[in-house]
Amino acid sequence: MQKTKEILRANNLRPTKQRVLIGNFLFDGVDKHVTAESLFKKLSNEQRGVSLATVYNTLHEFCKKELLNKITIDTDKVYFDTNISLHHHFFSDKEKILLDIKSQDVKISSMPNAPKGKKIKKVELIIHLED
Amino acid sequence: MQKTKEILRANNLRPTKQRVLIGNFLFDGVDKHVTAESLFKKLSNEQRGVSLATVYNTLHEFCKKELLNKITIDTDKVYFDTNISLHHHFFSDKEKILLDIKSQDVKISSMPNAPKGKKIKKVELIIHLED
DNA sequence: TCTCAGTTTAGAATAATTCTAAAGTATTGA
DNA sequence: TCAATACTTTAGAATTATTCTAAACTGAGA
Repeated sequence: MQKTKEILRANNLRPTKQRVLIGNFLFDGVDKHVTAESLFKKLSNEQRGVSLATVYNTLHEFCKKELLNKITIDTDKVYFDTNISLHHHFFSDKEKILLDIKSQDVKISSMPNAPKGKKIKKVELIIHLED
Repeated sequence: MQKTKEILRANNLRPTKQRVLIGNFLFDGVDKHVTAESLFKKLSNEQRGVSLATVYNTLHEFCKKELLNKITIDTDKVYFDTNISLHHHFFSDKEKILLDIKSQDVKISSMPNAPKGKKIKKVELIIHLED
């Protein structure tokens, strides 16, 4: 898995052991939603773990480089989505589970203008679920 | 302002001093976005304050009775919206300011079905702003 | 007025996240 | 190859919104 190192280099991030380990998991081609805690636990199973602080640092760096999508949907935890293409989410408030919505399943046909002096950075549609 | 007491009674909430004080501010007819902290500070200026714990309790009770709309948009703080009609929001991530979007300014013309066994509870559209 | 379930409260507890500062490591230029 | 240096990692402390706890208080009905 050389790919992670290339991604890191391309983004001016030194390919440290920890970043490569995290990147290999996150960028394996399978879309995932992780939290700092879930990722930390996942990696603790590996022989050489990564500290929680580094998990936080790395997730934030990856976000800054737009390798991850930060989803603030729940006040308890921040979720990070490896699917960085335009799409929306279901969220089960009870189970606290995020599900992707395929972009073609949502069509927003009318949108307001941004308030004066501001630009639209991101449009986030969240469909909250219950049983 | 007898109205608050009526609202409280209609919702099986005892009209205590604290709830009336909070209700008088929140339900004065002007749409507002508050946080527990902002409401707490606001009320501290009144002669007889309300404890922070009561602010939290009351906001949650009002939410449960659907007198307020809870908005989880920011991991730092929960916002409560006195506008409980269907509408969406702008959010300035930097300034952490919420702005209402008039419901007629957004049209969602296509929506996915809820996953099996789930129902759609709430659809939340958040437009993140930057300068 | 008396009683009691419902309410308020101060302060402790919780938990995700950020901070700090010291030790470790990748990279560069010689 | 090696030293110098800037970037990283880390443990543990700090921070902070929120929840919890248990004791005191109060509104409403009898």
